[in-house]
Amino acid sequence: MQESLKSILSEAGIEDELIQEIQKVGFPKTARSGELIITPGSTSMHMPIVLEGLLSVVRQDEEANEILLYYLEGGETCAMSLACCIEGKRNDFKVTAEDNSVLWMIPMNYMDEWIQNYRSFRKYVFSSYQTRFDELLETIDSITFLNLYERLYKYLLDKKQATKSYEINMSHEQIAQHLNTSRVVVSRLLKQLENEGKIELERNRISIL
Amino acid sequence: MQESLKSILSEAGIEDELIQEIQKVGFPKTARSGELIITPGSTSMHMPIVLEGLLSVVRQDEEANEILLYYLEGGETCAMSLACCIEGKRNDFKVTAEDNSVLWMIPMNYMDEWIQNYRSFRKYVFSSYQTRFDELLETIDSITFLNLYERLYKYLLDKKQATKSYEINMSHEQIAQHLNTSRVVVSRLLKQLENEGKIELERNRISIL
DNA sequence: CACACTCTGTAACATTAGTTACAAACAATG
DNA sequence: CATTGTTTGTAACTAATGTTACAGAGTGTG
Repeated sequence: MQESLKSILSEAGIEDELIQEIQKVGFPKTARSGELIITPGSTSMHMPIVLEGLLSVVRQDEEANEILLYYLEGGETCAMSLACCIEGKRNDFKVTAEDNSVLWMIPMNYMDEWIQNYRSFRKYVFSSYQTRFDELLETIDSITFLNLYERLYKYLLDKKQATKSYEINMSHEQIAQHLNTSRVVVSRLLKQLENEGKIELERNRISIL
Repeated sequence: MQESLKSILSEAGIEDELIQEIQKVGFPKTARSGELIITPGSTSMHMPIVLEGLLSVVRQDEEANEILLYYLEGGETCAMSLACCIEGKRNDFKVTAEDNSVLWMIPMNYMDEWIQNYRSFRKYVFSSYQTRFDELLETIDSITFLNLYERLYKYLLDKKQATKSYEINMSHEQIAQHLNTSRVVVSRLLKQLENEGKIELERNRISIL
């Protein structure tokens, strides 16, 4: 675990000195596939770095309708929690482990100091902000400019990308929630995708061809 | 103009020393209502601070469909252009003056130094990032969880808020573009809002009641 | 294997949003 | 004030998405 943390940070250009500090003050956290990691309304005091696995970040409204914003894959971090913490704001997200996952949690109070002292860490944090921002934009693009058929297909391809697997183990109901639509609609469109030879359907599994 | 810049920055907690530097290395830029300030594909080397007026930030797809992401009001800045610049990325936005506006343009190359040396500037930049991010989330919420009738009404109220005026001087066509729908649909729903006593319609003008 | 539960397929229908077409009102200009 | 271009209103229609209802297939458990 320490190894994977080290290689992720060093890949990001962080110097050994800071890596050691991150190892010292942080701690690991594991989550089983399906486990809820952050609930809306909570306030977290840590910035998580994903060492292994896959997290989904989902937005919810008052009536518990949902939409998937983006995934956090191995090696990625979510600097967004920074501001959420600095400004004492509440979390507006639901973060779920889509897979058995390992995180490295860094207490927030070191952030400002590191941002000040390490150019590499500044870059790391800003780059994380920017990546999240770009992903939100892509989500907006999908919702706005694609119809549901296209969005669904893109969803499957993105999931394939994120899990590096051609097999998606989800029920239609779960997919419908990520897209904020109904199960019936998803089933209908999935069947269409199958008829067009783009996917293959089984119970709790979709294979991308 | 220098006065308004100074009061904005000092309001944001920036110390006099840095304010003076910002005044020294930046320069003003004016834009008439309707003027295009940033086009998709361009690369800007400046971070703009809005001194007066109102900017709209719009997302476009390949077929020139559009959707309004958020407004930049007087006193606000767009630190997003930071990363856009650091990473040499292209701009994916269209920024338009919704009103006669005055901006203060700061060359990017000072950013890193200021972020390193001034805690206040760090806060300012991060807070800008966070505000933009929150606004994107609100946009996603609207698109995802509201129907067009509700979105349109919210659009009008937001515009009222941004311009601090109960009169909106836009054609139905312009509104339709911001919402990525068609003029006919907007006219239909506006008429409905009028019938329900929420607004009053005239040519090129909507009054919010 | 009997039972309960979850998941998927499909039909029929309702609602929302998008499109096409056209007429009338309004504004600007020579 | 005649002409042209823009804006708005409205009807009629199409397409996309959402809803309800139900049946059958698959899975897990005692």
